[in-house]
Amino acid sequence: MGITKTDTYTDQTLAVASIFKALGHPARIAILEFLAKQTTCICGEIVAELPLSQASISRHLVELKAAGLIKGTISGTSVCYCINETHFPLINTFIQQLQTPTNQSCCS
Amino acid sequence: MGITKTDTYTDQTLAVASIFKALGHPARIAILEFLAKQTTCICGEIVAELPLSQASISRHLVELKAAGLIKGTISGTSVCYCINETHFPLINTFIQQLQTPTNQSCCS
DNA sequence: ATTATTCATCGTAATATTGCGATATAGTTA
DNA sequence: TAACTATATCGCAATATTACGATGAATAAT
Repeated sequence: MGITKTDTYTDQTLAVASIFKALGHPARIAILEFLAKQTTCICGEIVAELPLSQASISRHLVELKAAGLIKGTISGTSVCYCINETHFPLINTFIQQLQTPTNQSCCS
Repeated sequence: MGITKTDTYTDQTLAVASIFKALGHPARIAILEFLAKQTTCICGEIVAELPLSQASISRHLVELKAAGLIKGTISGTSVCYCINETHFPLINTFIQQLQTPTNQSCCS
């Protein structure tokens, strides 16, 4: 049905999944990689960098912002978008959780 | 168009995005969390654990396997699915890449 | 005030994802 | 061999995502 049964998962599971979902598109990965290289970051520069229209970039930025992966502040005519590291610990913790020693023994 | 311009991104960007994409669904997160708790892991147990049909679980498992996040070996009638840590360093490296000190100064 | 610039939003079309029932496949057991 | 069990795959329907052009909103510049 294309719908996701969000009711029956824990909040933690849903939170982690939504962050990863936001990261699950090459354009958004490229945007983050670009932002990581910059000190000041403006949407226009991203449009020049990526093979997408301004409208599409803007939508991806909205998604990244909604996921809490970037933050943006208006500065004059342009907007300064930057990486928001808030949720990084959540990602790291999740990955670490999967690296339990018990799993090493299986499926070898 | 719902299509993604994969041509113009680097292989690295596409690889990272596809891994995150596979992680971008609560059912798949829940599956991985469940696998992390087990020493031996069989598909049937996952079906009992999650609020999805066997067919849906199987599809998610295929996706996780295609992304290289799990590995499965046939053991008799059932299949042993386990976490594959191969790509974890890629994820960690990506997150670390985003944590450059230069970004701290921006958008504060 | 008008024009330019920059980014956000809307509307639309195309494709992808998700979920399930039904069915297929493969190994086990009687 | 036939029935049983466990997982994979197919086909369909519903929803989500992606992309773009066009347009809107807000600030800056002339």
